[in-house]
Amino acid sequence: MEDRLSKVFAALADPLRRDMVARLAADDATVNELAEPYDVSVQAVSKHIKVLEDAGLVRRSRQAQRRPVHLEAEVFDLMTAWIERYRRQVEERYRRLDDLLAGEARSDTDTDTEGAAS
Amino acid sequence: MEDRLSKVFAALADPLRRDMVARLAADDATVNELAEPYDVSVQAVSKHIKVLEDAGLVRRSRQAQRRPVHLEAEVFDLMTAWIERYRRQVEERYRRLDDLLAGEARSDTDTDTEGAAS
DNA sequence: CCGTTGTTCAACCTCGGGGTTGAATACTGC
DNA sequence: GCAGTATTCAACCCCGAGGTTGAACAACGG
Repeated sequence: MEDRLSKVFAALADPLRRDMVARLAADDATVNELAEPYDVSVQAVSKHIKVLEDAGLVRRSRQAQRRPVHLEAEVFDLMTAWIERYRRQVEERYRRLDDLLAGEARSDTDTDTEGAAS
Repeated sequence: MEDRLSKVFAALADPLRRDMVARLAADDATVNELAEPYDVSVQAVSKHIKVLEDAGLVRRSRQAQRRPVHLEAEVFDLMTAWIERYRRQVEERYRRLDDLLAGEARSDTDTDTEGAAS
């Protein structure tokens, strides 16, 4: 599992990590703060954060002996790009299928403009 | 791992499965067709498809003895919704931070310009 | 009816993810 | 320097994911 996208998806496949991301979206937090609501050890949470970090979803800064975790927003773009690409492709397929069916139904009247292909 | 979103992310965490999704976005395909380019067994591919199916990403129809796999586009919406939600939240934070800094900058020059640590 | 093709089921193996606990490390504040 | 706090490292356990092979189960096609 070396590629970035795999790491990102894998990181978000865990509900606990998704919850952390949700909380970090609201504000930065330290490991202990993050661990507090859950009934797992702080070490476990630290590992989770490492997973998120390796995926590029968060960054750990350094501030005294604390290591506040900060959500890195850019990665979302990576996912969105991947998802949207195939979503569009599928929608395109549907559109063409519709066109095909429409064309067969009434062999005339050309459907128009698609546009907006990003 | 019961919840939908976890299944979806986990399903897409595998590069092979993502590749299948990519191919399925272009067109439906059977297990054997899907398995052909890879050097894993057909059984393994069948398992992968099951994972995608359990996540609601694909559907298997029935057509003679073949079981064409069809990509289900709606799930993408689920992911996009999740992602966008937190992306927006983070952007909102940045926006408010900018406002705050702009406001404080006017009062005095004690702002300590963090940031720029990339 | 029987062989062929497409697909899944079953048993098995290995490896890594997520959890634990206990010790080490990195800073702070006195 | 030393106690105290925050975090990570290390070693360990357990289980599920992904791979294999071999057999079973459809559904055609002769």
